[in-house]
Amino acid sequence: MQFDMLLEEIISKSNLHLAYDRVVGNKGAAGVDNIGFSDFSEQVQTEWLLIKSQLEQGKYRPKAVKRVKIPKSNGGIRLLGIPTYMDRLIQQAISQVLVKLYDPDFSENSYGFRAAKNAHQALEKAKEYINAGYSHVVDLDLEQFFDRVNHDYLMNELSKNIDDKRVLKLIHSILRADIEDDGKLVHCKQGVPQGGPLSPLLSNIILDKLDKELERRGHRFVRYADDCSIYVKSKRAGDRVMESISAYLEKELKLKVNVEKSVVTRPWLTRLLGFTFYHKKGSKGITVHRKSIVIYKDKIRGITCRRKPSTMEDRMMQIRQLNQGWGNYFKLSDAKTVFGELDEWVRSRVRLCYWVQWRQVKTRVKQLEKLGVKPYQAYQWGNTRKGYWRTVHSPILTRSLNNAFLKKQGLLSLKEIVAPKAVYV
DNA sequence: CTCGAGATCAC
RNA sequence: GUUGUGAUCUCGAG
Repeated sequence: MQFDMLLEEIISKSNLHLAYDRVVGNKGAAGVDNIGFSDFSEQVQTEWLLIKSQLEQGKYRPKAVKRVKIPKSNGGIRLLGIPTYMDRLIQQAISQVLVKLYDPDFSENSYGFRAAKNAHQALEKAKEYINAGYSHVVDLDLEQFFDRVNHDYLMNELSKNIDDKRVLKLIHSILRADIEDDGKLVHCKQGVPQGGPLSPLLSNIILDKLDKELERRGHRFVRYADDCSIYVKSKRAGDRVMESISAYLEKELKLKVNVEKSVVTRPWLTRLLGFTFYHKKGSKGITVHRKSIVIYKDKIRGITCRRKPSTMEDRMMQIRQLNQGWGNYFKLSDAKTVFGELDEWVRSRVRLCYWVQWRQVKTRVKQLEKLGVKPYQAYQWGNTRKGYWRTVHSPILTRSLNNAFLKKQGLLSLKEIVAPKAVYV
């Protein structure tokens, strides 16, 4: 499986067309040349022939990547390297061809960045291992994996399968592209740019070596990008594996293992792909990690924030949209009780939100006065402004806020999304 | 099946 | 302002 004409396949019309559609379709931010998706077609028309000939002669040099820092959910900072649209097009074109070459040979236990593979399959596999008695887990954490990839090692690996020297040279120049940070150019000596379309594939090409080594040693493991969990039967075996695999990674793959974050523990103490494992009264399963629930609650709090002026319909729409997104995610969980509690929590937030709609409360009060009912308690709550919704018990007001009302507003509950009724067509 | 708009997650 | 790959869902157009 060696291709002499790899470059020709990369810059073939059909391949480039696919790559172009993808890159423009993403509508991502512009690179250092400030050419965004609206200007890109023009740039392609004027410059492509020149760039194509440069590629064919192996003379093309990518532009610098734009350094962007984004906060991570755990408080850290993620460094992105954003190539220009043209470089993204080229990388995407390379990626599409190399995936066909490499992906079929990747390990069964590798689930990240791969077509037709997802986190749920990884979790199912992990559950299988745990149920088979592999009750300890070696959690390997690689230190800033993307930023520390060894160029020489990677190029050496690639040259084993790729014969076309121009392609190798092109990839090497992509790896070495300068980084523009605050207007200053920095040379890149190691790492793959996080944000380049080719980077995920390159990461899998490197870590496939780890997969093959683990398989050779007969380990049960699951890998999702740089997140690798090995399942063993005892703490002692785990310590031994941790020791030898760390040594292998540093010596062979030139990668550093984060000793503080790499541990050997029990499955229910780990966080794998946003989930964790539980075993209560003999029943075992997968459930969403506490952190994820906190994130979801924060999102709901944001929508039902009292300070933010927003109509009820608008909030309902936002919650509905959020719920159908999270519903999918929660579907992967085995735990049933979590949703009920979470759903009731959301509904109470919505009720609270409704109460704070001053106009609506006032008009309701007027309606009630017309009917001859004295909405004493509702009025009092409105004046004090700091009541929990439950402190108000005016029967007429609360009746309109029950579940039927929420349903009429179109707010599907989490439970309904996670376990929808069967629909017969 | 393929594209659009929106959303969620993993890394 | 925030890139990328992969997965998923809702709606819409063919």
